[in-house]
Amino acid sequence: MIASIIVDVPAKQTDRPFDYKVPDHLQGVLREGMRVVVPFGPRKIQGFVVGFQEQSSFNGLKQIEEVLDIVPVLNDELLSLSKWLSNETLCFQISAMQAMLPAAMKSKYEKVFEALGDPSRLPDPISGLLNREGRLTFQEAVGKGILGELQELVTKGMMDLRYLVKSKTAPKTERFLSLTLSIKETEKELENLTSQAAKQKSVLRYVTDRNTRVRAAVIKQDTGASDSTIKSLVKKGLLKETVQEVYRDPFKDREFKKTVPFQLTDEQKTAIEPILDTVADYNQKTFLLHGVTGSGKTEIYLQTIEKVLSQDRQAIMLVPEISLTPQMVERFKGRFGDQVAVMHSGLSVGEKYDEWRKIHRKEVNVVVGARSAVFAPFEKLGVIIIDEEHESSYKQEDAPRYHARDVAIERAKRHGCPVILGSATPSLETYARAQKGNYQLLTLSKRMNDQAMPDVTIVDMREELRDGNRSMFSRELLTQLKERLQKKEQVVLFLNRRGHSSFIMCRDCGYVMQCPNCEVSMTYHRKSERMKCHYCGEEEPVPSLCPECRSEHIRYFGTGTQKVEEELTKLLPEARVIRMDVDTTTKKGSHERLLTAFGEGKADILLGTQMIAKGLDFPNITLVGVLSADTMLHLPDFRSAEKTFQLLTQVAGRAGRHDKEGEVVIQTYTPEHFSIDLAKTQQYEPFYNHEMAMRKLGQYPPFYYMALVTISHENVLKVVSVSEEISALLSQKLSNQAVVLGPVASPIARIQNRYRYQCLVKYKKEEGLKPLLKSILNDYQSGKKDSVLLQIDVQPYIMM
DNA sequence: AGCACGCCGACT
DNA sequence: GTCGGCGTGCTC
Repeated sequence: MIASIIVDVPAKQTDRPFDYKVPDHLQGVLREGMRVVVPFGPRKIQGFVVGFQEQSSFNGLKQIEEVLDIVPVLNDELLSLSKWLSNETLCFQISAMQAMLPAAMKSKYEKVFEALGDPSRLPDPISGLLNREGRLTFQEAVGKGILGELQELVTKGMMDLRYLVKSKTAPKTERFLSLTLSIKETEKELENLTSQAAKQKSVLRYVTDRNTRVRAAVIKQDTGASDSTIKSLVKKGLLKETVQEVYRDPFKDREFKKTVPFQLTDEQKTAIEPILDTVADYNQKTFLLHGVTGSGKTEIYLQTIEKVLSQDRQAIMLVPEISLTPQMVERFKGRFGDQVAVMHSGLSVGEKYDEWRKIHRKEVNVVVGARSAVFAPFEKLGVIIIDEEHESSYKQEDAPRYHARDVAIERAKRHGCPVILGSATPSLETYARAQKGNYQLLTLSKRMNDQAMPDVTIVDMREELRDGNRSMFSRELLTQLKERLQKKEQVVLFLNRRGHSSFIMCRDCGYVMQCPNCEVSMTYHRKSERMKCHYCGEEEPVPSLCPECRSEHIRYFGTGTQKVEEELTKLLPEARVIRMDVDTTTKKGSHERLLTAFGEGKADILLGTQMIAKGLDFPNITLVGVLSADTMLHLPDFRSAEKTFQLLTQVAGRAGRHDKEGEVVIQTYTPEHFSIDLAKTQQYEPFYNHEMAMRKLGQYPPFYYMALVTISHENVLKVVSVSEEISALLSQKLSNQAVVLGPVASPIARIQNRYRYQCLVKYKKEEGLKPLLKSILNDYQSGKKDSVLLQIDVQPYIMM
């Protein structure tokens, strides 16, 4: 029996199955989708079984070394999906497979020297360096400078150089202790213990009182006993130690209030009906649930999932970044309890692994998670829901460069189930497809409980400046702020600081510090008082004098939220402010803690960046302020208007979600721009029509599809010449409907000393594009020393 | 991706 | 003459 294996080497030359003999003891056990360890050249690596044959055309087959799973980690559907994904996004199949599994399952490799036979007979300096298993890592040997000696021992046959495959995370286990004897007998033993063994007595007493298995950690905590105390009791045969696998449950100590389905409004009923029909009929259909903020989309999700569960099927619910919305988790856990697994970036590697295992072992039927949860290994999917469908975080920016929406629809086809895309401000691509009838449009136009949409005021900051107000708060916003403080209502202040970039600039000559390796300005890090490059990690001290003109007038720009906070305390000393940005939310759980504090009314003002735009739902928020709506608008990105409109609408939706009316103040330097002007009424349709006209003019999506080819190399001339060749090839081989732009220098022209150029293809229907791109990858990225590096992103989100 | 093999320049 | 630099090709 011969197995085809996809090996864990993401390279062009190894992107195909390799054949291995299946050893006798694995015959009948080994199945497709299991991970194995195989010898590959001189080393051992991980691989995935993708098929079986009786014969192989290859002579000199090696044997599979070891199997890593008892149950396949990729089922048939996911295996074929990985093939599809690698075709679709032009990535290696192994990369697609790795993307489907939690990071903990990716193997780590280690090279070690191992003693053969008795380690103590090795010469002196060596034997002392070996660990308990008689091993010493290669790296350590290099560090100690004893590589030569070890090599000699290997040739003498006293040691061996081995390649180890290590799984990063094992299931977590815990020690439990229980009585070995009956309670009566134990009581007797208790009396026999001498007074010296006071600790032992109290431990034994503790376990006897409970008469069940007790966690060792709990005993230690409650009785103050140490490990040695417990050890001796086990030694005496009075206690029995058992080890059991446990889950690292991030929500272990949390109680979730049970919620019940709401009575749907008529509008909601109309919307959910076709979805439920599709579920019942095992159809694949994609719905766009277009509902204004606060219109009750979530309840539709919940009731759809309920229907799916009643059919004994499973549900995937994707959210942009779940740690941002503990409230969302709460709603799902509250409705479906233990049936829910949660996967998001806030979890540790081990926690993610455990959540994945719950799905894999069929212990849960619902997963709520970020992008990668779209690969949850469910076998009978009944629905896939993508909330806030327009969010850019659904697109993965490194290989495999997939969009969760595309994967969701592909999986739904295989399972015969609906996909629901939900948004108040759908992406233009999605809305256009709904207009064309490719997706079925479902609209929720009313807020639940008939709350009014918040009242939006646009403030022209140029006028403020003209009138002598140089502060970052307009008079309007300040008045409103004071009013809320008086009424004891809450305020959300939103600062759309772009990313976390704060840079320094010389006020005399305009010098901005650049990274020496990359064509980007360096970022000022307040904590370490250093300048850092976010692309290559280069670090430098903050200059005290301008390196160009020796001026002392160096100014810090964009310190953002921190600066606002300072000014707030000056202007409104009585206000209690919670600041939420990358600096205050790095610690695990801090995000949730801050939000909870705000929800409990421990602060008057919540000040934050992007991260507070979503999901906040507190009844006492009656004012939302956007300090500067423009920052995003001027980015070199054809989606900038769309993103601005989405963000403003999103943020505005935070106000007045309950019985109190909400107001929104948006400060801007370009009030005339349509994306800001239309955010005032928060009407999607006019925005959509206007923006579509712009896209048509610029030949952008959704009128055209795009593919972005980025070419990089240390030598500029080489990059330019190869880029030109590729560009020429593209325009020559593609139909004359396709538009080939470039080559031009990438917006980030250099990263890690590699120059970057790009070609952009815009096309409508181009059957030959994928094969052509594949052949370009083949021809230009030879893997040889001096070859360029190619990155191809089909339907890119970020054009850099 | 590693790793070994193999072909050319600087040294004992 | 050999040591070791890195470019080339292979891994079932």
